[in-house]
Amino acid sequence: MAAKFSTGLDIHCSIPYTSDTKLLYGSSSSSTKSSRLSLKRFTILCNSTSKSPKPNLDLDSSKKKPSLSEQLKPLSNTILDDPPNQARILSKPKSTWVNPTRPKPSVLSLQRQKRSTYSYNPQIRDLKNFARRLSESHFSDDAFLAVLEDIPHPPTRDNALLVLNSLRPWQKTIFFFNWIKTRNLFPLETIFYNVAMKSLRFGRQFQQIEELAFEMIDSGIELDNITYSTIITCAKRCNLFDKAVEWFERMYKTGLMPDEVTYSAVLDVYAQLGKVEEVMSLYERGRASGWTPDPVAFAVLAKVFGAAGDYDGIRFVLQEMKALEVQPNLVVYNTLLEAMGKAGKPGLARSLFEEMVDSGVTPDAKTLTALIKIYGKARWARDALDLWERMKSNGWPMDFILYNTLLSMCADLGLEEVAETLFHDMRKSDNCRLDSWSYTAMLNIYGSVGNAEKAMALFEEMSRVGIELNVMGCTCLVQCFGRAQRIDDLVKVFEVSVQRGVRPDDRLCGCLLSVVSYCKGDDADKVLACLQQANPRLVTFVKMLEDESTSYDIVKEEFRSILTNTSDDARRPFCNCLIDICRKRNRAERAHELLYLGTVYGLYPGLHTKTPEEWRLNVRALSVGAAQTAFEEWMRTLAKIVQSEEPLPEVLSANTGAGTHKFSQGLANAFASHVEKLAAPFKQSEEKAGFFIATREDVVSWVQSKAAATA
DNA sequence: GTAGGGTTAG
Repeated sequence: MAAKFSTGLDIHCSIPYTSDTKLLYGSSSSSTKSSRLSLKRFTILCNSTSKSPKPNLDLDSSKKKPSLSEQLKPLSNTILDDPPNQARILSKPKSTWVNPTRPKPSVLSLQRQKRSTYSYNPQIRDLKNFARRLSESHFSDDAFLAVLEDIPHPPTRDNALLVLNSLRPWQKTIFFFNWIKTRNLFPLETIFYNVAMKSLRFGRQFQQIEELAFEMIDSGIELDNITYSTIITCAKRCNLFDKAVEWFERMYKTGLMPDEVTYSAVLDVYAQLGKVEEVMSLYERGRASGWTPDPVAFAVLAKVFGAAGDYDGIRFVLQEMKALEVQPNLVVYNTLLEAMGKAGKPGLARSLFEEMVDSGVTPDAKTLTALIKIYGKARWARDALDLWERMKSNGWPMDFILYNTLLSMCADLGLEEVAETLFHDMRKSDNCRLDSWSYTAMLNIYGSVGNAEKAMALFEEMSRVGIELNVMGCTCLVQCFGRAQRIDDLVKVFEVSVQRGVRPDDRLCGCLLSVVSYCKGDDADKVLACLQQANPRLVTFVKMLEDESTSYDIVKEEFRSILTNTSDDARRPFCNCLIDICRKRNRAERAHELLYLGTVYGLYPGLHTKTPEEWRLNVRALSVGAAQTAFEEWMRTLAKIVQSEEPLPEVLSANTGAGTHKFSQGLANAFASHVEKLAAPFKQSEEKAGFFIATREDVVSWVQSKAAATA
C-alpha cells in the first residue's frame, strides 16, 4: 500500500486523492485514556494488541443520528405488527389460516396494482404536437390560456389526460391541470392527480404534491398505490425522508396495503438513510408475507449493503436471489459490482462480472465504470488494461463518465501514457467533452509524476478554455510545484485559486503542510503564508512546535483541538507532516510526543501488532519522519524489555510496504538507511518485499552491546 | 418522462 501520488520523502504526508482512504488514513475509533498514560514511557507500542486502539476524540458526537431501533420504532410499533384487518384480508384472499389468535402478519399486497389500459386514441398525434408546442413555448399566463382554447380536439377525459401527460415542465402541467379542473368537464379521477404529481416530482415540488394529496383526501378521491409511491419517491428525492415514512404510515392507517412497488420505494428510503436494520426488517416481513422480491428490491438491498461495505450482506443478497430463482438483471449486477467495490472485494467483483457476461447480460457504461474504478483502487493494472482492451474490441458502450473514470484509474496506477492517449481521444471525440473531471485527473497524474511543465501547461489551458480549477486540481498543482521546488508557481496557483473562489479544504492544507515539511527558509515562509490564509491555527501550531519553551500539555491540548476540527481523512496526514516538520527542525523529542499523541488519538491503528511468535511494527501508513520516529520509539521500548529481562518473541519485524505504486518507493529506502544509521540489527527481507526482520538474539545482543558501550 | 420502485466519477 502506498500513497497514490507521491515520490520520495513525502509519500505519506501529502494528501493524495486516492480512493484508498481505508488503508491510507485508517479508520479511527475511540478511547484510551491519554491523560492517565505516562508520556515518558510510550508503552503503547508494545502493549497494544492487534486490535486498533480507540482514540478518545469524540469528534463527531454532534452528528450522531438516533439509534437504529429508535428509528424503526414508529414502523414496528404503529404499523407492521398491527396491520389493519382489511389489509390482511386483501393480501391473503385464499388463506386457509386456522389460528385466528395469531394472524399471519402481512405487510404488503402480493398483487401489484393494475394499471388502466389505454384505449387507442386516433387524435394522439395532434394532441402530442399540441402539448409539445406548449411545452417548448414561453407564454405568459394569458397567452397560455389563449392557446389552450385552441386545443385541436375537444378536451374529453382521454384527450386531456394525454395532454396532461405530455406537458412539461411542472408549471405548465399544473396550469393545464387547473384549467381542466375549472372547466369541470368530467370528474378528475385518481389518474389525473397521479400524472400531475409525477410532473411535480420531476420538479421536486414536494410541497405542491402534498397539497394535491390533501386536495384528493378533501374531495374524496381515492389515493392508490401509484399516488403513494409517487409521493414517497418525491419526498425521497427532496431528501424529506421523514415525510416519506409519514406517508407510508398514513397509507397503512387508511387501510391500504402497499404493493411491491410502493414497498420497494420505502425500502429504498431506508437504504438511502443507510439504515440496514430497517431495510432488513422490512425485507423479512415482506418475505414472511409470502413476497418474492423482484430485481428492483434486490438492487435496493445490494445498495444498502454496498454503502455499508458489508460483504456478508452482499453474499446474503446473492444467496437469496439464487434460492428464490430471481435472475439478476443489468441494474442488479451493476449495483452488486458497486457494492463489491465498496466492500473491498475486487476479486469477487471480477468473477461476478464474468458471470454476468456469461449469463448473456451485456455490460453498459455503468458496469464498466464500476469495474474500472475497482481495479484502479485495487491497483490491478493488468485487469484494468485487459478490461479496457475488451471494451474496445467488443464495442461496449462508453460515455464521458467512463472516460473520466479510466483517467482516474490511470492516476491510481501511474499510467501516464495511457492517460494521455485517453485524454487525446476525448479531445477528438464528438460525443464526449473534456470537463473539469478530466482535467483534474490529468493534473493528478502530472502532479504525481512530478511533471511540473505539463501540469502548468494544463493549468493554463484550463484558464484559456474556461474550465474552473477546483480544490482537488489546486491540491494536485500545489503538490506538483512543491515537489519541483517551484514555490513561486505554487503560491501563484494558490492565490489565483482562492481568488476564483476555491475554498481550501483539509486536504489542501495537508498538502501545503507537507511542502512546508521539506522546504527551508524563505520558501517555507511563503508556503506558510498560504497556509495562514487557509488554516491560521495550523500555522500557529507549527510555530508552537518549533518553540522549545512550549510545554507538552499545551501541545497536547492544541493538537487535540486541531484534530477535532479536521476532517477524518486528513488527520493522519496532518500528524505525519507535523512529525516530519519537527524532525527537520531538530525537534526530535517533539516528534516523539506527536507520534505518541497520534497513536493515542487513534490515527495509527495497528501500528504495533503482536502474536506469540512475532511482534511487528507497521509503518506503511506513516511518513518517513513518522516511521523513523516510530522505529526509534520501538527500539527504546525493546531495549527496556531486554534490560528488565522480560520475554520477547522469536521474530521482530517492521513493515514499510513494498511501494507497489510506481511513484512511491521512498519509504522502504529511507527506512533502510535509518536502520543503518542506528546500527540496528534489522535486515531487509529478501523474500518479503517491504519487511525488515530481526531475531530475538539479534536484538538482545544489540541492546547489550550498546549498554556496554555507554557504561 | 407516456400514472408508481432500483445502478455510474476525485
